[in-house]
Amino acid sequence: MAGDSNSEPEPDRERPKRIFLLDGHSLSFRAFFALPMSLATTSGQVTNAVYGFTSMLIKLLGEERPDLMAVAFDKGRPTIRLEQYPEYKAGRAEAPDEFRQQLGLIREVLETLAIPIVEVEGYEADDALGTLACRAVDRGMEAVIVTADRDFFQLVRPGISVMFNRKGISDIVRYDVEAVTERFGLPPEKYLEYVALKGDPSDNIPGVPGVGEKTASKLIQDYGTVEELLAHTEELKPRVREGIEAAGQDLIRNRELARLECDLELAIDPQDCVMGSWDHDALRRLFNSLEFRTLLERLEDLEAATKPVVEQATLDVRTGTAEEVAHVVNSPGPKAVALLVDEGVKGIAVSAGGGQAVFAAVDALPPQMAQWTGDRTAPKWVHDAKDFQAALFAAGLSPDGVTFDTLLAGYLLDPAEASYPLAELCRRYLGLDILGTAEEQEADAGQLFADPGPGVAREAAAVGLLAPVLQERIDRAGLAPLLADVEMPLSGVLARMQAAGVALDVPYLQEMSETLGDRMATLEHQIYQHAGEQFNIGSPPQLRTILYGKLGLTPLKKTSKGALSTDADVLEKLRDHHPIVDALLNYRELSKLKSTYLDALPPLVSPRDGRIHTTYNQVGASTGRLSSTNPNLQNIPTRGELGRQIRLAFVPGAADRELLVADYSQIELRVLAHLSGDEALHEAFAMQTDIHAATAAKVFGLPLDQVDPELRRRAKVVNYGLAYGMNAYGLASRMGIATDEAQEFIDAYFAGFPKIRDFLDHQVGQATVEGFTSTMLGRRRYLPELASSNPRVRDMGRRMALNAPIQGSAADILKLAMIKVDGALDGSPLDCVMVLTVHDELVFDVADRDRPAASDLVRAAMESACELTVPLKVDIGWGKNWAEAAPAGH
DNA sequence: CTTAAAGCTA
DNA sequence: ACGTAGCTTTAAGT
Repeated sequence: MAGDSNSEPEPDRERPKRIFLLDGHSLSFRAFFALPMSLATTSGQVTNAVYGFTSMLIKLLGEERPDLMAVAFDKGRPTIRLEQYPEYKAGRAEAPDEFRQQLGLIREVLETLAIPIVEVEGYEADDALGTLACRAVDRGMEAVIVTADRDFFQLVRPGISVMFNRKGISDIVRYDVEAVTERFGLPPEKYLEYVALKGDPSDNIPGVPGVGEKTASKLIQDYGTVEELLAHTEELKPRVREGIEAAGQDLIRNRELARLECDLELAIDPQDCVMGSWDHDALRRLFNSLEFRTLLERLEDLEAATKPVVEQATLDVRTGTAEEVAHVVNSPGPKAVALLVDEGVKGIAVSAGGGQAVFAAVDALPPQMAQWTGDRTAPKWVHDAKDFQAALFAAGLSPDGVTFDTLLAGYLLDPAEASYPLAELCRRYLGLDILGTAEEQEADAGQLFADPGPGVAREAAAVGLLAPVLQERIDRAGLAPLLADVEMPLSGVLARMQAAGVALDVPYLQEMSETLGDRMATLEHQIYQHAGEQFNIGSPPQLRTILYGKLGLTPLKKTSKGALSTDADVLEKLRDHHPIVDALLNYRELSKLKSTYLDALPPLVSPRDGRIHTTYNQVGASTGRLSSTNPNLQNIPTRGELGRQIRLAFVPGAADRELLVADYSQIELRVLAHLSGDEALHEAFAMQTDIHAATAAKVFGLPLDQVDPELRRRAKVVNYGLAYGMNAYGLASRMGIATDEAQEFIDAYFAGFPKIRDFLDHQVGQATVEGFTSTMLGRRRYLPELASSNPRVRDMGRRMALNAPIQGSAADILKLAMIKVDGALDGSPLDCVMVLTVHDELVFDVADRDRPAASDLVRAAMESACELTVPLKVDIGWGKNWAEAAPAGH
């Protein structure tokens, strides 16, 4: 075959095997300095180097899928080089104790992962790696050296590349021949000549004074070798010449010191560098003892990804009779189910797994199937449990036994996604395009009206395949209790709340709309008079021209896109400069309230029950909060007289009922106290006093009774702002003070509550290392922003990392409370219906006779929803409308 | 149909 | 370069 260059490549020719050779010492040393020493086990063992090294290793395993691998370590003193040059690596500070302690742990990790370790007495790891790399090429393999040491650039050639860890633990650049040539202006075989001139401070090899990167590269480009350069020093510029001649033969010694040995006697050959199989028990024990939860999870995800998650790549769906669907339903085991809903349940598809599903069109669910949907002991898997249950509620049924929701699982696994279409989840977690491409889906949707059955059946079949895979991921991430005990039960609670709706006084809103309309007409006329012309007040560009062009007012702020802002903040400051401004502010306020609430809400009232039914989105907020749409009932005005008037329209369902409003008092600050363990904040809460006043007293060093309302207001801004990463600049503009004055407040605040700063710093550190933040219930939020090279993006990530655990834990608590209240009401005879949820507040529609009992039940359930180290306090109010029922002080 | 600017909530 | 998390409205450009 040799020489027969015309022959076709053999069809079964294997691609060359790739061996990854890791420089254990340099990588772990780099990790040690890249990660904070606060990364330690609860027993105090510092683990930053182990963590960083292991994290790099796992990333490599996942992204590169090496065929072979070895990790080299130094052993003993580098005798050979010390004989040549006693000063070799002299002056290098002894590695810190905290680092050396971790080397043993790193070996333990490697041994447990069954990755070969290489070391040779008297030589450095570098030489062993060089030898392995050269032999690997001889054996027809490709070698990749992973290191934080520049010396390895000398080895780069066809078949050998270097993955160089520039800084941190994730900034890794790959150098092949081309990349080295590009970077140093020299091919890799000239790298040693270059280093000889430039020196290597880390090995205590001096360079030529006055010769830096650029000159060294240029000289080698011109002369090729150190010897040639020394032979022609007379051609050099005087300053360079002086340095080169003074260095003389030392340059040759320098070069040889940096040269890596490639023919050591090694106990292991590249082809023996196989990765063995893992002892999973040992692995779990080790990673648990190191408290590497996330790394263990990444490792297990990695292993899961290597084997196909499901066998079949296609779905097997068909349309059949209701009897056939009932037959599947009656077989043992959990069922994936999907409904066809079009003003009632018009079809049902069920899958018992295996990618198979059968669909039947129905007028209404037959009794047997209706019974099954409400059978708590019959496990049902769905995509979007709230929607599924809402459809059944609407059909007059009481769904139960919904045990898994692929939508909620997808959300918990990564709550920052914009949406969780089933097809996308299948692609991501099954690696299969089983629901077709976006185009095919669109084509499918076009046929939906003619024959929607196949689409619904495919949904059921896909859920059947996806659910077990997602459950495994959920288990590994420690999210199983959050899914099973919080989000799943909550979906039913929310479905019932949506169905219940809240009563609205429509005639009142319409009357108010007319009143506001009249006032707007007057203001509109005044504005045109002041402007001297008619224009569209609702158009920011037109308003800009009037204010900053025609009327010559001073622009005070720009929008994010650079246009001159006309927002309320700016107008407020311009109020005294022109009478048009006051009219504009008033007009804006009325216009906003009229269009968004007064006019938008009445058409959304259901003709069936006269109530308004929002849709809660359980997967819409990346912190774990709920959101509300169509309409959004979580941003109904509350401030000002007009806000109060709008809330008057939210009423109980009948004359003999009232609204109960129960809200958590300062829940986010209580969560912060709990999570941070700050004693001063605990004390402030234990005193049962006004927390913002107490903060003011603490920060300004005054007795509580000397805190005036202005100091309290400032403390409140600080309380909320700083916890979320507000800086002195932001605080200053918000409080209307100078930036350095704001900085003094910040310093005083953190001095008064020292553990809050520790806690917040720890959140950012944790999120940077692990990639996500966690709430009290283990809800995650991934923050890739923290790894961005863009400082602005990174800073955004930092503020998200500060906020997410606090906002998210408060959301956890409210969700627990909703489930608890719902459960308690379910087992009670009270006529009390949960109708609204607004982040820290629940609203109930209650029969008059049950008012005292409802107060007690709701308060008890909410205050005991979760055990914190500070009390959870609930304020309760009653009223004939939402405004009247608002508890004082909220 | 999407984006920007504005403004409403916790 | 601007506390976090949302949703909806209008105007204006695609």
